[in-house]
Amino acid sequence: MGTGDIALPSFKALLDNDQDYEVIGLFTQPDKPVGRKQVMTPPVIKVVAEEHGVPVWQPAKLRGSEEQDVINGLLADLIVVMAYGQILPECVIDAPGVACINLHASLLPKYRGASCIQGAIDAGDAETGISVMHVAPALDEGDVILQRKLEISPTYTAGVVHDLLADVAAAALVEALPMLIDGSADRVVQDEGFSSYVPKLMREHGQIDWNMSAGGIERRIRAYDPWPGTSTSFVEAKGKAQGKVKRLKIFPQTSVESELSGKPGEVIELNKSGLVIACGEAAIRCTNIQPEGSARMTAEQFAAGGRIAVGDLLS
RNA sequence: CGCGGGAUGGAGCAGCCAGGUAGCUCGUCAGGCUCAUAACCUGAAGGUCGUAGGUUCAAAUCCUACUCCCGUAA
Repeated sequence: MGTGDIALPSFKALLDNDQDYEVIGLFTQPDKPVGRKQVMTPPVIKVVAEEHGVPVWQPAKLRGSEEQDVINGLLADLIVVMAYGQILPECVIDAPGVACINLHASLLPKYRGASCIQGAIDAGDAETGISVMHVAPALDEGDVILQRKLEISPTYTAGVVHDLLADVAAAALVEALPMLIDGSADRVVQDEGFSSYVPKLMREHGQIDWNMSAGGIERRIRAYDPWPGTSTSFVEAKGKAQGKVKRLKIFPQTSVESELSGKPGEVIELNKSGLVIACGEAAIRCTNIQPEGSARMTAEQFAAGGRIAVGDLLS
């Protein structure tokens, strides 16, 4: 069961080991409208499944009796869940003969929940990883079978970590499965004392709070790339839209300027070497930005347009 | 037709509403200043104003259609 792209390598690993494991079905979320034209698009994992002749189900919910009959009717030995997008009802957890396991992109018990990768980067952790665990009715609280770590370099964005962890997950899964089947797998109860929970991110979480420290903002920009992204607002100084408030996205490749400071949100430098904005503590130099309605550009290009000036206050 | 923004020298933007000389900040090139410079000064090159029609004495500007780009709708 999976929907997100992070589950792809793991799914492919199962397909590639077809002498050991027979993939008898894929559960994934229904196709969704996507893009400017709202074209109905299937999850990539569904396309892969169909290419391999794996039956696919896309129920809007799992709790219905029909869906449960399907799941029970498969007589699966094992259910592997990753980035599926729905909470599993207890009857699904109990359906497989051997186990129902989940791959979670954090070192549990830290960062239970939806934005686990972002949580680790935002917090400035030096490492994160993949936890292979038994599924429990409470979200991400099941017993851990094994964990594999990944170092977070200070330049990594969530997108980079996501892709790396996807491969780590596949390796961890292949490692864990034989142990589960022969009964030698560990089963470690999570230490509640160290647990933390990260909520699902919403777009508005990407709004930068300039009262945060420059270091915290720098990490958040990396943590929220590529989604939901980070942005601030500026007042347009040029053209028809003069005086209007517009969004300004800020992309990674920022750096902390500990020597500089000012009123939080104040533009204290704008030239070819970047857009420097004062934070609650120190300042941050941004080099890659995108004004609302325009294409992504460098700070140098944005400076040339004269749409904001030193001294302007961003919010 | 989901909503909205946009297309103007190499880059980013003004100019359009109240049609009449192609503008600004950069970049590039040349020269100057300087011990020197990414700094400063002077000068130069470089534009079918997205495409196709229409209105007009005259269209970047007004009207119509089309193409392409971007944001947004987790």
